[in-house]
Amino acid sequence: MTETITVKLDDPAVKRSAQIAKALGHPARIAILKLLAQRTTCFCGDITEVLPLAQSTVSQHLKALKSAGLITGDVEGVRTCYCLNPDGVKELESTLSELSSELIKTCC
Amino acid sequence: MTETITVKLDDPAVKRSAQIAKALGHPARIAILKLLAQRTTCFCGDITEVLPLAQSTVSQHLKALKSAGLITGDVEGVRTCYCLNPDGVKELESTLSELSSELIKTCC
DNA sequence: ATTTTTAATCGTATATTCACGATTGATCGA
DNA sequence: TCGATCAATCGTGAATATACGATTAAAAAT
Repeated sequence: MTETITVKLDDPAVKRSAQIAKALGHPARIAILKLLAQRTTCFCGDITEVLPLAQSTVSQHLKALKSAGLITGDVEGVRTCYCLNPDGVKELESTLSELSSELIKTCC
Repeated sequence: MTETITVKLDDPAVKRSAQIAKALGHPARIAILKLLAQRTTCFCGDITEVLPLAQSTVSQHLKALKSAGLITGDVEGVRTCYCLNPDGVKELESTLSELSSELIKTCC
């Protein structure tokens, strides 16, 4: 029995890994995540202060991180409090460590 | 002594993490890496056969993975033998697991 | 009631990504 | 030598990403 291997690119796990990786695929977004890890919680303005980017640009990156499930954003009056999303971070951890161990196993 | 925190986006480690993540940020490229892990070694044509993508598109993705240091490509006559790059994969492993443990530590 | 503050969104410009077919250049086989 | 094979590259089009300033809407402070 010969198996015809065909990789389906719409495999949910593969798609999810790619989505998470894509969200990490910009220095500003990694910096934001690290910042949130340091401060636990941040307003958009705090982040803008620290990064060499315009407020609207930071807002865009926050949106990207949020839609990938890596952070949460709770509106507190006129501000929005951003925070690492534990579930998302755990998923990041498990997904990418699974991938890398799968790869590392057979490295030529 | 008040420390003025400013995150530099050109921090080499951050940039490298982002570069690696970006390379993983497409389902096709993750699929290619998994494939190389299964087969240890692959010609471009092998990959094209298995993915629902044109040869030129696969070649583009391979180029992206190669320039991120995740795979190698050795020309063997008319073919090119692609292979996981152990150093790159190790870097992937260490970089991203470091990041996720840094994030997971302080998750609110 | 008015002004200020905050962050999202809009509009825009430029750059990059992703996909394809066609072409090229190199190598291999006949 | 000639034709076939393979993969990189070119050219292209469409979609996304990245950045910015300006505007908006909501809430807070005056």
